[in-house]
Order: sequence, then C-alpha cells, then structure tokens
Amino acid sequence: MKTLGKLSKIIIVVGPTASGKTDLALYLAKKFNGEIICADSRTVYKYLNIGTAKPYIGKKYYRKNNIYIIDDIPHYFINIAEPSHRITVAHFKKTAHRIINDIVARHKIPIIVGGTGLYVDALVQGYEIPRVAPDRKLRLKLEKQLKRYGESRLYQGLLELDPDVKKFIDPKNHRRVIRALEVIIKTGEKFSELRKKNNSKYKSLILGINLPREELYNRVNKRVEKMIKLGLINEVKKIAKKYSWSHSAMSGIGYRQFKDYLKGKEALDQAINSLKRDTRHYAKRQITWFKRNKDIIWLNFDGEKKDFPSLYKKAEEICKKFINN
RNA sequence: GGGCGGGUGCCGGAGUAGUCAAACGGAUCAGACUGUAAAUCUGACGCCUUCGGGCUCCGUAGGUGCAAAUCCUACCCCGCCCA
Repeated sequence: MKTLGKLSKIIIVVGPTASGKTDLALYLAKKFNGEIICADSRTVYKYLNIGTAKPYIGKKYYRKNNIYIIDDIPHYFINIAEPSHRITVAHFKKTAHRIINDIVARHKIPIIVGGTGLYVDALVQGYEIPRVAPDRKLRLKLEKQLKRYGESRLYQGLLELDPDVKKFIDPKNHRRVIRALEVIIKTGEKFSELRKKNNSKYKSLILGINLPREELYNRVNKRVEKMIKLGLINEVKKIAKKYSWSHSAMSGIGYRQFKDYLKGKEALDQAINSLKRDTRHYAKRQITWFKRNKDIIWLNFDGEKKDFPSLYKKAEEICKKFINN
C-alpha cells in the first residue's frame, strides 16, 4: 500500500488548550504562505464563540463563504454546523482531506491546528474509521439492555463477539462498549480488527507546544477569567435559550458548567471554578494523548523566561527545513 | 476568667475501642481511547516493598486495657457564647 509520487507536506501544531497553538499557527501561516485548518471538535459549531476560544476573537477578520480570513489567513472548519447537529471524526477527516487537497492545489501549505487529538490522528495517521454511522435506535436499544441486564452481561456479550476489545475498552465505559457493539452488529466484523491505520497521505511535520504544568494551569485560569470578561455568561445564556443541554455541542467545556447556575441551582463563582478545573483536566487529557505520539517535535516553553519569541523562531526554523527538504 | 463545640491524611469530611492506613468527596498525579472525543472511562494517592508483606500514623505528652483515631488525665491550639 505505498503511495506513489510525492506526498503533500502539511504542518500540524498540537498542544493542550491555552498553550498558544492558535497564535503560533497564525505566525507560521504568515511566514510560509499557509492556510489553517482547525482540528477542533468545538469550534466547528456556530455561536459558541467565547467559550470555545474561536481563533478570530480579538482579531481582524472577515468571512468569505464558509472560510474565515483572520489576519489575512484563511481558516477552515470553523462555524460550519449548528449546535444542534453532531459533527464527528469521520466528518472532520473527510472534509479536512478535501480542504488540504484544495490548499495544496493552490501551492500553499496546509497547517492543521488542533486540540482534538483524535481528529488530528485520524487525519495524520490515516485512521480507517469503520464506516458505521451512529445509529440512534440501535444505541437506545443497547442502552436499554444495559439497564435491564447490567453492565457485566453486556460486556460479556461484547467479549464473546470480539475478545480483543478487552484490551482497550473498559467495561464501565458504556459509551465505548455500545459503540463497539454497534460496529460489530452492523458490519458483522470485529471492532478490534476494524480500527486500522492506512499509510498517511501526507508528509507531516508535527510541532507540539509544551509548557511547564504550573505555567499551563496559570494560563488556563487566566483565560477563563478573560472569557468571563468578554461576556461568556451572556453567550451561554443566549445559546441555552435556543439549544437543549443535551446536544453534544453543549456538552463542551465552557457551556455545561453554567447549566446549574442558569437554573439558579449554583453560585456563579462555583460554576467558574468548575470551568477552570474542567479545563485543567482537559488539558491534562490532551497531554496524555499527544505524549504517546513519538512523531511530535516538542517545543519547550521556558516558564521562567516566558520567552515565546524564541519558541516561535525555533518553530520557524524547523518548518523552513521541512519545507525546503 | 467561665460555658460549650472542635482539632483526622494536600483540602473538606466520616469514623467514637478490635474487621482502620482510616468511608466519601475534592485537588493532584498517571493512564485508556478509531463516527459524542472540550466526550467517555480507568488506576494511584502516609512511607517502604522481592507485592507475601513490613513500618509510621488521627493536636501534644502520659495513662487504662490483650487491643486506642476511638476511653481517662494534663497541656497546646481553633470557633462560638457569657463575663
């Protein structure tokens, strides 16, 4: 399965939330004639602006069709869905491929910026995602079974169909158990054997921003405060009026933390503290995810010197080499 | 000065003689993850360990008792009330 010919080069910028990915990507895009694709499961949704830290906040931008031109750099995969819809990895992967092809055809460099590790990997590592769209009815049915017969019985059933699942799905992780069953039932094949990787279609350079934990958490806390000042609460109020809390867009950090507050069940500062905490937890999960990817070139941020310029310079150098090679 | 309540692991907070290294929650750390992924889920969390176990521990110091975080005595802190 070798891809013939020259592979297109793409640059990927990853890192935990609030690490400064967005700005670094913008910088690189300007230097290298790039265009940006957001590998982010939340900025895809319209109206969720402040809480998802959309890249255009606080910047000059305009819209052209579905593309956001921020600081003169096109950004894709932003605001393409209503919060009542559900965007999935598969959707991301498909459209990202299309966008990349388009960018490359215009002799520009695609730059993927992403906090959503799964999305990034699906694209870069060529995940072959089982072609089984979520089946609501089936899921409901399985959930009912789970309730009636219990977790261990459902899990045992799953293991009978596909023993290897034991290695990577915990019996308590109902969501994953149900998805595995869904895939197996619909395809008649083993879930564990369907999770495959293709050879990547791209030659990719992955840069990761790494900040000392303490520094990162400080930045997270500060960013939350800033979001509040920018009017996050009003934003959430407005959206909550129109969309149900059960939509997956509303399950995101920055929104669900205000559910109880808006219902008058919780104090505001408590909600804000939860938001900070959940964001920290999220950052940690992202770090865990990216850590295992040995292809990432980590750019270490010096917490004492607070020297972002030299980090940018280093990133720039690495990219230059990559592109000219 | 008098009265009452209380001092438990990083924090909150159970426990009032044996089954207690001490429930539960939070924080923190580590991890899993292929169509909800900013989702969902797991583990560790006094110290040491050849993972069998060993050691230290519930304000401090003594005491009772086979056995104490739990009972007694003194002392030191903290909160509220009376003066």
